[in-house]
Amino acid sequence: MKESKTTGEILREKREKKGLLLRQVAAMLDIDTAILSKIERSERKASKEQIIKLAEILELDEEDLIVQFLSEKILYEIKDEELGSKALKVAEQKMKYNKSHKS
Amino acid sequence: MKESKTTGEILREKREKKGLLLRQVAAMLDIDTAILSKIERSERKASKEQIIKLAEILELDEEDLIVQFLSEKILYEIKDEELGSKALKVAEQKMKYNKSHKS
DNA sequence: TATGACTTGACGTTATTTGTCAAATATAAT
DNA sequence: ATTATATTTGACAAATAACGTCAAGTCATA
Repeated sequence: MKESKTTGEILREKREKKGLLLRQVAAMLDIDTAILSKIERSERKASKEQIIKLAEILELDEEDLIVQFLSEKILYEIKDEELGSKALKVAEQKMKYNKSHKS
Repeated sequence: MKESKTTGEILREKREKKGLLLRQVAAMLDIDTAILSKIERSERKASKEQIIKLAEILELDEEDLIVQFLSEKILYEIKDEELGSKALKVAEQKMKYNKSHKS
């Protein structure tokens, strides 16, 4: 399987590759540098709006970044749960079921 | 696929089958009747502790009920997301990856 | 040491969650 | 119909978590 990067790592790598400073990107997002720093180190979660802006600013594929972001959000919900893996599978089944039943 | 009941429906059906009143079960959970009513109608989410207590009170399999509860929590996170299905799959992959790498 | 980039933690504000309460609405028996 | 009991509804309050600012701290480098 391909390596597994956090959203924060993806953001930091791409920002550095583009030679942008935390300060600059944070300004574009209209938040304090401290928050962006924390987002990149996975100490805080970005909001969906921030993710979308970041994809644009850093020229990352928006869909990929959102999927990445959402999957992290999902895993966060079950991070301390023994039954997390089972719950994920059941969630997928329900998702399929609902799709096919247009509920 | 087998039918898909909500946690609330499961709780209500079993409570009624046992002939218990909202008032009685709510008292055992130490919450107001109104909340339990809302939980059973999926208007509010139960807490994990409440789910565990409910499994005991209603003699439901605890593991099944927790899985049910967690999967609902997961789906709640992505309910308005177009990319929810993709995110779920990615979350599962990451889960597997992390397991095999004992992170 | 001086400067610029980033990090850390204390703090306040806002949003969300979780609960209470009382009134409204069933449901059923007298 | 009236009474009694069960459930539902929505307005509100309290507790908790999320989100942000700020200032002081660290780290690297000139």
